[in-house]
Amino acid sequence: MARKSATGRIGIADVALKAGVSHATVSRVMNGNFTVDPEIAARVREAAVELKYQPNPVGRSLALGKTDTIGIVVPDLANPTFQAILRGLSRAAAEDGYRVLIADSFEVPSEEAILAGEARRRCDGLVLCAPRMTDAELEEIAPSLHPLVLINRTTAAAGVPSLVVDYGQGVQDLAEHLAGLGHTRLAFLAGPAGSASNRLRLEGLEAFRNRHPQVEVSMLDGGSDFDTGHEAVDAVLDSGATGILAFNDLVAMGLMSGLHERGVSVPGDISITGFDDIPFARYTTPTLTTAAVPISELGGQAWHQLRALIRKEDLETADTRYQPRLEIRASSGPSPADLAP
Amino acid sequence: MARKSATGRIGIADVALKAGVSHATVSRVMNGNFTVDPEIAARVREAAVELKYQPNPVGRSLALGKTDTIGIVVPDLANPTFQAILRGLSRAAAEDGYRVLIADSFEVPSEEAILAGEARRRCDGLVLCAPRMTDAELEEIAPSLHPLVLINRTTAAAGVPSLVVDYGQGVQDLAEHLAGLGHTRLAFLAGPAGSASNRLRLEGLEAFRNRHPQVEVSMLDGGSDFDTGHEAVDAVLDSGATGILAFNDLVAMGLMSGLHERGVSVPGDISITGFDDIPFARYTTPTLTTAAVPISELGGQAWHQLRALIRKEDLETADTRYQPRLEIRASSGPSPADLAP
DNA sequence: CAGCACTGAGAAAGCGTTTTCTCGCAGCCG
DNA sequence: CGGCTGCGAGAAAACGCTTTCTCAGTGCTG
Repeated sequence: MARKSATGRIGIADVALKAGVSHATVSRVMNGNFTVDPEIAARVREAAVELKYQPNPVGRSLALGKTDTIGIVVPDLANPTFQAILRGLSRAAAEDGYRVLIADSFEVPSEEAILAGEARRRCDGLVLCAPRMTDAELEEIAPSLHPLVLINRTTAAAGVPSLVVDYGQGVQDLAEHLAGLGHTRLAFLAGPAGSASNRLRLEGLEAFRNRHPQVEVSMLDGGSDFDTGHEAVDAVLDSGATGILAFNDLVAMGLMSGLHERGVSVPGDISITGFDDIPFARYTTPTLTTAAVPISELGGQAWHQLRALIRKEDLETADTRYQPRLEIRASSGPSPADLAP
Repeated sequence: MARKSATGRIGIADVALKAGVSHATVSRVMNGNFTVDPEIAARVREAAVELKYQPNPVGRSLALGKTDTIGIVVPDLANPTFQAILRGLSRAAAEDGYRVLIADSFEVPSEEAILAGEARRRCDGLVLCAPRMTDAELEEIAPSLHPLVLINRTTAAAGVPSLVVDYGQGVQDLAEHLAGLGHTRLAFLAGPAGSASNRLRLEGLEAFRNRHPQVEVSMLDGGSDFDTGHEAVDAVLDSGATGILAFNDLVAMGLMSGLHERGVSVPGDISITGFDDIPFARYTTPTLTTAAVPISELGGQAWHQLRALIRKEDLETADTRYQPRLEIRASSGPSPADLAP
């Protein structure tokens, strides 16, 4: 009876009718505007409760020009790193009453710009997570995406805060750790070719090489998941390296599993390090030496930066750089060469 | 110059102005309505491209009464199971041009109904993932959430498809496997008390007990994460059981790690099984015997059910039941009692 | 007691689309 | 040659809400 609206859902008009007031008054009451007679307000509230009225957020969004929603674009939702960022972002945003819309580009760089644009138009702001697109493209679309926060990527475009993990420093710390254990032949199991974080690691290793010319560091092709590590067993054994820097924890775990199948002892014969310190890293056998990045904190920080932009708070846009913390566990040990004689 | 709109963004009006036509015509062109003179259509399209016009989805949603977005409510985004479901759902929905909005209830049952309602109003449909709320509450709010799909939960409310994993059968299969290896003293490391999937496992074990009265099955308190398993080491050793059914793979991994620290051999002294077959399960040492749940397929199926409801396709609402598949790996072996003599 | 400020609520104008309604105009048939 | 059909495009309504504008009514002050 009260439902007259075309959509079948009860709207503000139904409440107004029942309470015998105008739409405007109902809106005022629902938004806690105090220029309403308490008695009328009570009548409106009663009608609202009775009809189980819930304001339509789409109408609200249109009128207010905001959606209370933010978007996040990730290259691959299956990656624990991005899952953790998403989790941190979602939690932090929820505390401020914001929801998050996700867009997975499935590692297809050409999709990113489109997804980002679509997501942005539905949201009040956007987080672009480790985008795979080119610098030029990123810089070009960045202005149209504002408010925008970047994770693990920087851009020359103005007003775009970046949160980046210092993978270069982290990989150097790991390499130093292995060198300190006497390893003189290291190998790096590289990540996805286009990845900016892989580039940072390579730069870090270059710096390490310059500092330690006596240590040999060979490069092996890889990827970012279990299987990559598992399939790299032969390449690793062929390399003759005794210390392996895996692109991340997943690759390290795949590699350890493969070496175990071959009867190679870790860290007896070969030492392995990961990167990220995903929760699983402390439960592998042996437990995994890695570089810990405060990853879900990153998600939270991303929200805080984005919130500042949305509120136009002019928080300084200085890029934030996260230092990984060396997490020494059981997968790394003295070089067998040191023990042999 | 072309931008007259209050929001600063260019709208349909700007395009209309530039092309010298009305809003209506622009809308018709943008939506591929062919009752427009090709020449005018071309002019409009040109103007749209020149102004980089992109229709505002909020206005569109209001007019069309749909958002091309679905929501998912999960109890804990940190749980790999829900991450996998989210991934499957997101991928499947994206193929049909839908986005997904996430809501994390952080295991607070009282939040679920509110989150679900809010999410639902912003979306065209909702997936409720293993809700922790009571049956009564679920049944009460279900109608207001339609189109709704449940995962790992059922309800008496009409028109709500359910996708449930048969945890009872899975745990029985695992128990049978251990019994077949000669184990006569088993222990179940239980999950969260309120969890429906834990209840199903308990029912399954009850059936198993009835079938195998000679096998002792003790119950140990637990949870659903690594730490739970790690902390359960003492309880497990005290129980004297030689076959441990962990609530899930995470718990199993925590337990294996703890036993390893104590020098207990797996499966030499104690056999362990997990549940879920998360990707990590095949990379632990020893690799984990578990019951595989086609979890991201579940997410995809959830979308297909939801899509049918949204399109009012009257796909039969018969609940779908997924049978876990026993995945025998290296963490389970013959009972030490069988070998001793 | 007249005029004024002030309060509170309705009317109406957005917000940016889509879609129905309406109408001018050209073409066609009788 | 007049009326009817049909096509194409503009005007306007609708979607559901917020907010400004407007105005009636009250109470206060000079």
